[in-house]
Amino acid sequence: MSQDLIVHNSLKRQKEVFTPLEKGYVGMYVCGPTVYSDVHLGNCRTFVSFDVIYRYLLHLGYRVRYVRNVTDVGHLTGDSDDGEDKMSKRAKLEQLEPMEVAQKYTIGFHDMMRIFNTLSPSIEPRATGHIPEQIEMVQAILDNGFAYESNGSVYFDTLKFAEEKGIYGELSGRKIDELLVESRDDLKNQDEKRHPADFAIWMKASPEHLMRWNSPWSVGFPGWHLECSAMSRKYLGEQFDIHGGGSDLKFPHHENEVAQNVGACDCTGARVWLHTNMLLMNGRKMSKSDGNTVTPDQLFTGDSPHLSKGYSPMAIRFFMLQSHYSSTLDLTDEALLAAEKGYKRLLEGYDVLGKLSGASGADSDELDKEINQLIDGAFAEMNDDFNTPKALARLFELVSKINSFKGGQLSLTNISAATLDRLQASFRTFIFDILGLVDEASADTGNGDAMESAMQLILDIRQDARTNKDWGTSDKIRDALKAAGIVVKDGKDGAEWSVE
RNA sequence: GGUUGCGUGGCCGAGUGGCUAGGCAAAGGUCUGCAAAACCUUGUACAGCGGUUCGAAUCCGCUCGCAACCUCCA
Repeated sequence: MSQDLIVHNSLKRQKEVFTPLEKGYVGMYVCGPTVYSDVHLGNCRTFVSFDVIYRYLLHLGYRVRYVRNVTDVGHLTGDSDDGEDKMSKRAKLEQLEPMEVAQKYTIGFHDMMRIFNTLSPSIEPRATGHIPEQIEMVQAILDNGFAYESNGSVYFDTLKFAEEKGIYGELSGRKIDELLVESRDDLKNQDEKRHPADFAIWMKASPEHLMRWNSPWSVGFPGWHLECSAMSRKYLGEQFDIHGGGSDLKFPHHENEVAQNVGACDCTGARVWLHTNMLLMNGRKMSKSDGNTVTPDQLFTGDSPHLSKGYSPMAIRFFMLQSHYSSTLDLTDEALLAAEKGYKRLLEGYDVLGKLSGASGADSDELDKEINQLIDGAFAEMNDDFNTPKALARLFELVSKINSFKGGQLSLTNISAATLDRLQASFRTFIFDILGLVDEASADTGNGDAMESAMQLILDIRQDARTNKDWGTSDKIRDALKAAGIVVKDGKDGAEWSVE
């Protein structure tokens, strides 16, 4: 397998070797959330996917500047561009300042990202904090002749841009003449626009509009694709390595972003585009209107007709990692149950591995080679477009080996000390650094030492009972612990316990 | 309606022109006082119908189903 990092570039619809513009450095921009309501579970999947991508780039030794924006202005509610700004509409309903709403949901979003153990981006720019940059960009696009002013609003001249640059539709696979045909019915309410495919880059604010800024054209607010163009350019440059986001953003958001970049500075922005796929539930799209949806919190508590119980954040993160980021993922209660068990098996395997010692074999041994190949394989799978499900498959094969060492089916005398060291180090790196999982079971026990000694005492008493063939006492202890959520596991070398 | 993608064993989910994905569940076995855990073994899955090929689940066509986008959306 290749040592190069291969990525699927959705701009070209094929895999390619990833080569950063500047050796050793990676600039990555990911479209962040719009903070006018609680985080959607699908958002979480996207950001967990990019978290793993970020972590893996770091693992490879790149210095990564990871920029993920917070959209707190600019999205319109209506079908036409004279609808209200989403932020202000919600603000009126709740009698709050728009920025108060943004703040509330930004904090909620950050909390959720922390719960899923995602690393913070290097920069998390807000659209409202970059109004001057956006105004400058509008001006540049106007100066270059790819936009026009109409009643104080400024629209991107998609038709002209498409004709002169010939790249409009490249990312999303759309053809400009198809856009013409499609939009023919929508010509009503489009009086300010010359063409339905044109889109606002600056909107004149209606009198009741709360969020507004001065500009050369009107008191208004920036168009809804502009922030990402302006902020990615500001923090990552006119050309940068990776731009990511959900596949639902491909068109028009990302397509228009590219158009704005080229229109402003004749620079295309990102060289590689990564798109993550949608999270489904019970095979259908999540939809609030027909009740086919769960919130992250419902997932944790189990308070939903779709769930038999609650699931821990790490079980859910593991569930997400078991599919490829570019595939749709079907969330079902049964699948979560399976993922939860798999997650536990993986981490218990890691625990067992940490306690192994005494490897004394030769590295020429077949088993030694097999283990090294599995480790190499796991990393190779990550190199192939961040294939976490395949990497996990290799890790599970290693878990079987690890458990076999413990159970005596395999012997540590058949692998070298160096290989055992490597196995332990690789597992740690993979599970915690790359996949970003957390060992919830050991974290839960809290004051570990006290619990550990108490449990040791109980297990000693039980062992005495067993030695005396006092099965009644032995089973009573086991059953009582089980009822308390502690599982006793009898092994070759005495009993062990774990929190269920 | 248009564009794009998907449809894999009981469930989730990788992958691929001929060689075991993996997890969960199920069955049998080993171990155990009994269980649990662990280990071993077991599933001729690739939506349907045609075609290309020595050989296709993997390539092509059609049909059906699902999803995304075309309107804010991760």
